[in-house]
Amino acid sequence: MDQKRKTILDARAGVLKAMAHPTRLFIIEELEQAERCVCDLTKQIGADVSTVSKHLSVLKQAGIVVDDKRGNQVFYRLRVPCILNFFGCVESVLETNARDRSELVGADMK
Amino acid sequence: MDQKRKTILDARAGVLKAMAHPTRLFIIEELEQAERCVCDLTKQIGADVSTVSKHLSVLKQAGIVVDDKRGNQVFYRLRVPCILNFFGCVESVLETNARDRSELVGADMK
DNA sequence: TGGCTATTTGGCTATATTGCCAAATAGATA
DNA sequence: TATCTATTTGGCAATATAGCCAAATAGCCA
Repeated sequence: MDQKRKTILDARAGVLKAMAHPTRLFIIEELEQAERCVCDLTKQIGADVSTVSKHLSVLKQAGIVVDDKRGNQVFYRLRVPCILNFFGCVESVLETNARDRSELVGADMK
Repeated sequence: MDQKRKTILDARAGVLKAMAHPTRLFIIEELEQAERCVCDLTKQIGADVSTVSKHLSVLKQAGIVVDDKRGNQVFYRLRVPCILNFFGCVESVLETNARDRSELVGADMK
């Protein structure tokens, strides 16, 4: 694995890592609908505000969201519109997982 | 966030988490070309075999790859063909990151 | 200014991940 | 069987992540 390829893969892994948490996926889906302030997301998620704020900063750090302070609230929105299409393939992994599991029901264990 | 949605997001996050490591992304890209045995991947990656084996087991656990033992070698291949299209959006995040950074060069710091 | 709301940051603990080595396992073959 | 190669597993240390509380910061408004 040469250095150039390593750099590219590190960068990609960084984006995936930022997305790889259920709360952050929730935030991404919510922001696909519309921008949201931290307080609204916090209510929906039901965790401590500081926890939600830290998840948002992970997403921001990765370049997935941007923030916009208006008054004493901070609104977040997706920076890249495609981010949710992105899940077609994740879903197909999950569907394949489910299918394979169901095929095992009643089947001989090898 | 209701329980059903939580379950879905946990599952998706699991797949993303499995992908979110440079070595595992490397493996995924290699397997897009063709199946590979652990020994070949290990040579390319340049880490300990046990490390590579553990990365492969993470991918397998997540349903991203399947293995096939033939003789005393184990060959891995992608289970879901779309897995690499998947990166169009990751790339656009990274390109946007790069563009935004370059716009800052020489710009006033706010 | 003082008090209120919204948000971020620091600090802590608990838990998870990574990567190495050593040992175990499995197949091939002399 | 003994030995070789390929792979996985167990165990460990270093590092990273998650989530809470408390404190700091920032804007609004009386």
